[in-house]
Amino acid sequence: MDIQNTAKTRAEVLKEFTEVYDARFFKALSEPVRIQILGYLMLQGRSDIGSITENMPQDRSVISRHLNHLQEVGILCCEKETRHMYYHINAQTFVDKLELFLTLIKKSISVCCPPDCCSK
Amino acid sequence: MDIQNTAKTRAEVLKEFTEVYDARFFKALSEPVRIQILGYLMLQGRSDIGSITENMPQDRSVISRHLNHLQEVGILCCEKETRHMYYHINAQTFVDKLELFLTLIKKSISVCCPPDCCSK
DNA sequence: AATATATATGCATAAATGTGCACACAAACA
DNA sequence: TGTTTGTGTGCACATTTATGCATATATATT
Repeated sequence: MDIQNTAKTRAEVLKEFTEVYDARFFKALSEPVRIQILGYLMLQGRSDIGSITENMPQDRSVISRHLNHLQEVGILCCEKETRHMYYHINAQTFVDKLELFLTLIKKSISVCCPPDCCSK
Repeated sequence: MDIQNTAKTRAEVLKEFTEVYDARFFKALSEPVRIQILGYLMLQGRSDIGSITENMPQDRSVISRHLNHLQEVGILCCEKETRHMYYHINAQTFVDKLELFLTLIKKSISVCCPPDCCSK
């Protein structure tokens, strides 16, 4: 029963992993400019597009699109106030997504990888 | 002292975050084909390039490069055995990197973001 | 030694993505 | 109402990245 169950578990865990996986989420985190924006929001907290752009070499439209991307994948959220668009880190969703991914990775790895496999 | 210390902490945490951040790591995770390869290794465990390629539509050379990318950022490791190159998940490094990133994100967020900021 | 097998790499090409300009739109202000 | 301010979007362009073919290299097999 062991091999059979293990194989089943692997397939099930992989299925869950595949369903949860969102390429755009990691794509959002793979762009240095977007990480700089994230860093700015960590330092300054809730800010509007103009303030963020003042601290970046890129064009306002570029920053606007990056912010939109980060919002679409749940890393930021935004509220329109008068004529300003304020962005801030969506802490709950951001951390939840990372933790879920990490949990599934750990589950998957525990059934497929021997410990101390890469000793060097 | 509170504001002063908080500001200092933010800058320090951000510095650590920036130093640790590796765009190539997240770029590796942002490509669906690489995730499929990762999924295959989760299911099958240690495999050589030929076996992996048999289960993917892409050319052998493409898979080879993806595997190399995943290895360079610490997600996989490889050993040459006879004339086969075997790859497997570098569980320790992979999980460590994700956990470190998550820890730094949590630290940063805790000093910049109000709880329940995105209620919707 | 000649051949077959497994992988790596140079190269060209196609697709995806980042960038900035010009302009549209919407809201505040005079 | 006309003007200023803040942001979104269409477009063209440059860069990056993924892809596959052809070929090189290295190892096993005969």
